[in-house]
Amino acid sequence: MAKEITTRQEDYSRWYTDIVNKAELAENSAVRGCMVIKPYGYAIWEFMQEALDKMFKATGHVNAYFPLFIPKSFFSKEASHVEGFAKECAVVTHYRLMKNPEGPGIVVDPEAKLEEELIVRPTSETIIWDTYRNWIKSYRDLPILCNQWANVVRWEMRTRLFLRTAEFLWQEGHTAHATREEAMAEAEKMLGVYADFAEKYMAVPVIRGIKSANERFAGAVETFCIEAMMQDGKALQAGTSHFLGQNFAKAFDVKFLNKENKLEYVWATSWGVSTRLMGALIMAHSDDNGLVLPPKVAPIEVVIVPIYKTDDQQQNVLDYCAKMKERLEAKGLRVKFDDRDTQKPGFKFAEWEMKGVPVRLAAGPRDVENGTVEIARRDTLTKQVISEQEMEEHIIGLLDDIQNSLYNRALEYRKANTHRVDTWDEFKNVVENGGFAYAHWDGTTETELAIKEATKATLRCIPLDDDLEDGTDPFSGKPSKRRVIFAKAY
RNA sequence: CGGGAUGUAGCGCAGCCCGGUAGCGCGCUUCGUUCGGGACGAAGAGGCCGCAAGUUCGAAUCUUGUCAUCCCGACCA
Repeated sequence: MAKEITTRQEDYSRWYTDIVNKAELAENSAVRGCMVIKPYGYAIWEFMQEALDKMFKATGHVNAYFPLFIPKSFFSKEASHVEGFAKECAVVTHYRLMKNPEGPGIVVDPEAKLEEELIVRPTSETIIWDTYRNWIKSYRDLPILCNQWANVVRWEMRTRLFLRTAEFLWQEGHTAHATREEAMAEAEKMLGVYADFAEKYMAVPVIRGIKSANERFAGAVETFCIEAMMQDGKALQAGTSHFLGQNFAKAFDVKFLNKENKLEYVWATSWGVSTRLMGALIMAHSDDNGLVLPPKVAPIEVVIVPIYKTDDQQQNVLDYCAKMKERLEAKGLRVKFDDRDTQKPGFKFAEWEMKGVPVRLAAGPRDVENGTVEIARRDTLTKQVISEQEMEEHIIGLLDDIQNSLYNRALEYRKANTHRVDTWDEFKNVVENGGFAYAHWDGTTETELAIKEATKATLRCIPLDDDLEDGTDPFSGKPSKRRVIFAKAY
């Protein structure tokens, strides 16, 4: 069996690729930059979707669906928005193919040229705001709180499975409000939802923050984000929530009559998380043996592997395991009974470990005789033998414990690799070795860009729940009122 | 788009300099022995050597062209 995974130490990025491949999460497709999400990977995404969708609905949002194609002219309506996306758009120019008149194969029918090109959405603000114009006339029509689950296309030069692909799946919330305050509160609320989701479900601790003007979303007035630290000390932007001001309302002429009977532009937000979260999940917890999943997003929480030699043993052991499965399912657990007779136990152990199943049960003739079962946890790779009578209780406690300890482990790691730095040498050192540099910043884009040029580190965010503190920017020497986070990022 | 490289079995690669019936590892199939941490042995199946033209009695190998992909830069959720 040559199923070795490259170690993190050896080559972190090959380790990541190995995990994605060997845990059968996704693979590259025949289309450059686009991935095939395989059933096991998609199942994890479905769990994330389901949890997020519930949270959106609990905060008053509803789902809708807008077109994949956006007329080119829509894009030019919001100036900074076009600029931000123009360089990475897929464009539809024709609508028909024909037999090649000069040889074999098929060619684009030159007669079938579209009058106006269509852009495959890189994000949906424009088409949605064009639609909202018709929906909004009065303050009574507000707020509109819509979300859509969709795929989008951004023609990236260099792609990596889940982290950056030309096509990706995501959700995008687009809300319309009567006042600035309400829209701002919405943007902040959704950032909170994302942070809760990342921490409670994915067990990934995040820093809530604001993006600098330079890193802000194209068309936004303020961009809020959650930033996570991966095991190589690099930052991963896990979600963003934008306060769009009246930019899109003005661009698409969306006005409403307020209570004073005055025409006013609508206030907007948009917010999204994507399949990139899968990348965060993988990189935050996994080890050199494969994927490690937090129970709350694991498609399989418990896998049962039977062990036997003879036919007699096989029957007894399979019956024994089937009963355990039933009992666990009765408790609402997601259980896989791996009764394949085509693979051996050792192979199965390795395979489920690779796929990150949190808890594994193994039972053989010895256990049938003694009324016991071997229980192994994926996060610590430890195992023990327990009495099958106390199995349910034990496993439920264990799953909880795994969820918590994964979060704590990730949090400890982030703390250990976040450093307050006050001098330029310290700054370079931290950023170079992988980690968050918690440093003063003079607030200028000029300094931010110069630091990026010098170290490849970007300003990840200005942390939200942070006290102000006077200091000096280690790069420019100018005064600063607060610390921000610089790091290399994905 | 600048710099570098690679296209040979499902995957990973050797063969190419020095032309002569296409090879290895993994995976796959069958049989036997195994089965409490990725089993072992034996026998099999699987190829337009990226594509096209040229040189030659003969091309995976030499020449020219072409297409595609990957890596390093610039750009990015």
